[in-house]
Amino acid sequence: MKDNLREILLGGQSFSWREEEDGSFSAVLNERVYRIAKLEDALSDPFLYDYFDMGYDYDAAAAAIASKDDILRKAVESTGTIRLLKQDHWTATISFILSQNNNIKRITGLYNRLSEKYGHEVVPGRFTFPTPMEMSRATEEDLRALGTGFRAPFILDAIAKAPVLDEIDGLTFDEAMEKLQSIKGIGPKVASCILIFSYQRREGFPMDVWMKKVMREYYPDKDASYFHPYEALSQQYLFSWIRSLG
DNA sequence: CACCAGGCCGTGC
DNA sequence: GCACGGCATGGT
Repeated sequence: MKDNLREILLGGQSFSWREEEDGSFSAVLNERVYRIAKLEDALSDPFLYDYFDMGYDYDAAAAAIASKDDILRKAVESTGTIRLLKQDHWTATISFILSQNNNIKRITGLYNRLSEKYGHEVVPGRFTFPTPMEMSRATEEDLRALGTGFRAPFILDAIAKAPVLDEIDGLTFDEAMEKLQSIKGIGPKVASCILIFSYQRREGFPMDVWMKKVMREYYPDKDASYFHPYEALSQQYLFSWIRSLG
């Protein structure tokens, strides 16, 4: 199965990564720069091993998903290897608040501008994503000047309520969804993305415009529970598949 | 000039 | 409970 690293890192679940001229990918994570050319590179580094969820049996899950129906089989076969990245809670929260009614290119630009303005430089030209404390000096006017637009007050509310992110572990999925949505600018779709891509909650099933199209056209009488216990993984495959169709 | 982008908020019914 | 318009910005 093909590596699919570009889709994993640049496909919309993380905005930390950039593609280098040699085809490898780099990101500032964990207070340093990481560089990776293929998924197996993550096996030899403890931080990346965890970040790329290397302990989970994705092949077995893919086989189970593909055997469920013909649509899922097509989605799995057309997508290649996937991963649910285990990102920092705060970084994921701001990233997906930025993602609403937005596109990947502009989200990445906003992510990088926030990093350069409020994060700190670990090597020349490469900045950390700022912590809640580092962002606490931001005003709504500052954030709008960076291009966050109507999301600026949402970011301020997230800064104020950042401790909520440490109260998610141990909650049921529904409780966690509800708690995240106490932050302004976080609705069902953003909350489920945060739970999947940062808290490893595989019950999440983000319903964006693309997934609504998939459900309407191919699963008109079903909901997320149909895909249990592979809601998040099935969603990733279906999302990747429907987007590749255009 | 429209319309869209991995939606959500506030309002009205 | 559900439907609707508005929302900042940049690209096509």
